[in-house]
Amino acid sequence: MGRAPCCDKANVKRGPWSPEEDSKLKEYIEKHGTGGNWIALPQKAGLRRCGKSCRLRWLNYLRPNIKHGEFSDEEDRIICSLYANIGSRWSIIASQLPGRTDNDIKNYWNTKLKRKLMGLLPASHQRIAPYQHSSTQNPPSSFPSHSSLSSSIYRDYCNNSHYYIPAPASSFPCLEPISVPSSNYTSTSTSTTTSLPFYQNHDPLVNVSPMQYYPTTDSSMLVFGSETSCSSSDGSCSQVSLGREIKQEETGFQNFMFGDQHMNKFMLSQGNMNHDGGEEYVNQWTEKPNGCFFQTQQTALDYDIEVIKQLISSNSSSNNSNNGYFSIDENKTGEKGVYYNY
DNA sequence: AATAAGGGCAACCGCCTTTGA
DNA sequence: CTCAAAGGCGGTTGCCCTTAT
Repeated sequence: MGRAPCCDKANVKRGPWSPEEDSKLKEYIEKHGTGGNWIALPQKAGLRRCGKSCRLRWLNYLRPNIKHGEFSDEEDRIICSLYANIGSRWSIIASQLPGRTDNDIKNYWNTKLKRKLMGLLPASHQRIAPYQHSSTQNPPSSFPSHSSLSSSIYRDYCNNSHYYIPAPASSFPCLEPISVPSSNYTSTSTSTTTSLPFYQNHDPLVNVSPMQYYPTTDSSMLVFGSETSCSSSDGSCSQVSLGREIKQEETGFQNFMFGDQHMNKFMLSQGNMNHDGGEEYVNQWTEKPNGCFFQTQQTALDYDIEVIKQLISSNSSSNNSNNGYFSIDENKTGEKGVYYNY
C-alpha cells in the first residue's frame, strides 16, 4: 500500500509548461501570492497542474531574479568548495548563489562542472599539498597545531608558492570563506538568515560526517559529526551518527575515511584581520574533556581538488541510493560531537 | 543528407521533514 | 501526542537540440 498521490495524476497536465500556463501562474502569484498552499493553488489559478509542479515551475523558472545562463568562475569556485564539504546538498549550495536554483546548480554540476574537474583539468594544474603524506607514512599521532597546517598552506596557496602549481584562471583561484544560512540546519537556529562560517570537521577521532554542521545552543559553535536533536522541554540531546565510521588507523588530520576512500584534507575557515591590516593566524586546537576539539581561530578555506574528484568517483561507483556521498546509518548512535567556534 | 550519439536541462518521482489540527 | 497533509529536497527521467559519423 503506497502513499496517496499528492494530486489526481489522471486529471493534471504534465510535461513542459506553455507560455500561457506560465503567465497564468505568474499573474496569480504576483497578485495573490502562493497563499502558503501549493496544492490548492493550481485550481485557484485556473491551471490543470499538480501543485508541486506549480511550485517547481515558480521556484526554478518564473520567480523574479532568477539567473540563467553561464556560471562564473566565482560561482564554480563556490560550488566546488561547498560540494567538497557537504556533498550534493544543492539547496544549501544554491543559497550561497543568489539567483541560482538548486536544480540549476545540480544540472550544471552533473553535466559540466563534474566533467570539468574530472577530465579537463590536467594533473599539472592540480594542487600539490606539501603535507600530503604517502600511504606508507604513518598518520600524525596527535592533532596538529594550526601553524603547521592551515594558515601557512592557505598563504602559500594564495601566493602560488612552490607548494602549489598555479591553477588556470578558469579553475579555482584562492579560496575564501563561505558561510551557510544557519536556519537550514537545526531547530535551535533562528529563523533569520544569519550566516555561519562553514567548517570542515577535522577531528579524526570521531565518527564524523562533514555534512553535519549544526549551530549549537552556544551560538559561537558549530557541532559536526552527529545529528543533534534536542527536545525543547529539557534541553537534552540525542545524537545520531550519520557518517561512515573513520578507522582509527586513518586518523591523520588530512586524511578522512569515506567508505573506502582516503580523502586528502580540505578545510574552510575564516580570516581574522589584525590591527595592522594583516591576517592573524591564531588557530588553536583545544581538546575538551568530552573529547571534542575546539578551534579558536582559523583562517584558510582550502580544499584539494582530489577530494572532489574522489567524491565524484565514489558517488558514481556507489550503489548507495543516498547519492553515495554519505549514508545515513540510523542504527549507529554516538555521544561524540565535534564543536568549532567561529 | 540521414542517422546515431551525446549533452543540456526542465520536469517528475518518491522519500523525508515540517506543520498544524 | 498522534497523524495526515503539505512542503522541501535530491535523484532520475525523458525530450530536444547539437555534434559527429
